[in-house]
Amino acid sequence: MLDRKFIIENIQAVKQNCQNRNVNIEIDRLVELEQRRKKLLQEIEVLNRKANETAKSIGKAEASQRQAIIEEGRKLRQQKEASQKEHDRIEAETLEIQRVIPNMAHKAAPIGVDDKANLEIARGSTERTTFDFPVLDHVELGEKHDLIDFAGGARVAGHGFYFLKGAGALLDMALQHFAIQFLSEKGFIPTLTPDLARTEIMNGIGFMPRGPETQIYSIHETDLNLVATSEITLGGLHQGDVLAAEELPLYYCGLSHCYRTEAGAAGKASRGLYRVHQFTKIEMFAYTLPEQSDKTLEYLRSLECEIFDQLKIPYRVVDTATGDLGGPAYRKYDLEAWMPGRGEEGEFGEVTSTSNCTDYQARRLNIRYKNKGEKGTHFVHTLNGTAIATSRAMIAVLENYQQADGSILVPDVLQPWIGQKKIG
RNA sequence: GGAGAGGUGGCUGAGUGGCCGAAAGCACCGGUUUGCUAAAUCGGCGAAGGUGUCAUAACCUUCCGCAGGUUCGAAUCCUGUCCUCUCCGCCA
Repeated sequence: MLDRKFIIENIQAVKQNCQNRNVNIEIDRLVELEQRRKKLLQEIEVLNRKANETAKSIGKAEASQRQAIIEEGRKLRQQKEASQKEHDRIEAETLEIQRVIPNMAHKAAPIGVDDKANLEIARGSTERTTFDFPVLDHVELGEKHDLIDFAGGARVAGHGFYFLKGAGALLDMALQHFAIQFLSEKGFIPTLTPDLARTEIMNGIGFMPRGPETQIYSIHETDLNLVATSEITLGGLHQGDVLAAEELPLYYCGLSHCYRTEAGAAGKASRGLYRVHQFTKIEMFAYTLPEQSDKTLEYLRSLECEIFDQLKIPYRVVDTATGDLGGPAYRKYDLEAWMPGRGEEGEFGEVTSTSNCTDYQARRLNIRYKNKGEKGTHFVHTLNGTAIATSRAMIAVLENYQQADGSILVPDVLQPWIGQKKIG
């Protein structure tokens, strides 16, 4: 959520930003409403003050006078209520508009209406593998070595679910271990988070569980929803808190299962593990001071690169275009790993995503910080980034590490967790 | 899941309709005094948002888990909700 004052003072910039992000929002309406609201608020405060004074005087007044003063107080309250009601109505409408305005985008973010405008800015240190044999995709590899059982998953929970078996299960957990150890050595706090969260928290992070076209599974007759990422729980962790400036930046590394309905994704249906309803993800989440967040985004990206460099998986880094940014993001980088079995002759596929959400989420969740000895508080900045989403990372590992004899080598850094050098 | 108790300022804790933004103690800050790893004594001391000022000052609003309601007036009464504790049940 953008600051209202900021919107009013930067109408043109906000409008331009909406256009760049390919969303249509009635900024003018918001401005007009806010002006009316402010005027009403002043009226209300005057009436309220008078009513308070009147109420206070009753206790001290003589019995004979009381009835008249009570009458006076009642009248003032009624007047106030009328104005208040109008104010609240305007406030609600304003907030509705304000909440859907996306975050401002970073000046350097490529401008464009969709992902076609995304800009490749770097490559990983691992060269793209060349194969002198017909490559299999991860579905075929999984079947060959009995690693992934999609039919079983469908039988139990429907399309989009799967069982990981044998070395497939071990590989998934090895990826988790690897990412958690990597990050905890960097000072991130390893965290196991709830897999469910209240609607209020989901909204604060920028997911709309009960809205149309939601990606979120909700639990019937409760206020709980299955999380789509531990970004939700790690961001919700400090809802309403006032953090001390000196404890920032605060780095968490969260492990959760992630559940996504993928509603409306039918057209983009992908084979195998690429787009599934449940996967496991190690997520980085940072709370920072405003002046730290630009640098922190680069830091999170560098960690993602390091992880995939250590896994020796070829990838490219993409600077996300304005139209492809999620609402809360100010700037976003994706890592796209080379997936040799994807498409006709291999394609890059998104494996991580890191965003600087500046104070957009913090404002919704009311997460602030305080400088020691200073009065007042400020909103923190929040950032998130994928360390490893196991399903997609697994695609990259299986497909890049396949050998001519049909076996699959295990990346060096994962071997300690799996206890074998190759699969099959 | 059932029954009960409770959520008050940095902490402990009093407060059942107006004199309560809230006693008292601890902690903290400042003064005095005696002196030496502290005691006595006096004074000060909640937060957020806003108006205002060069800056102070001053002022306003809101806040006793959270959200509503009753009332001229709510920490106090009512409803809902979240959380904590105790007992019972169930259980990895």
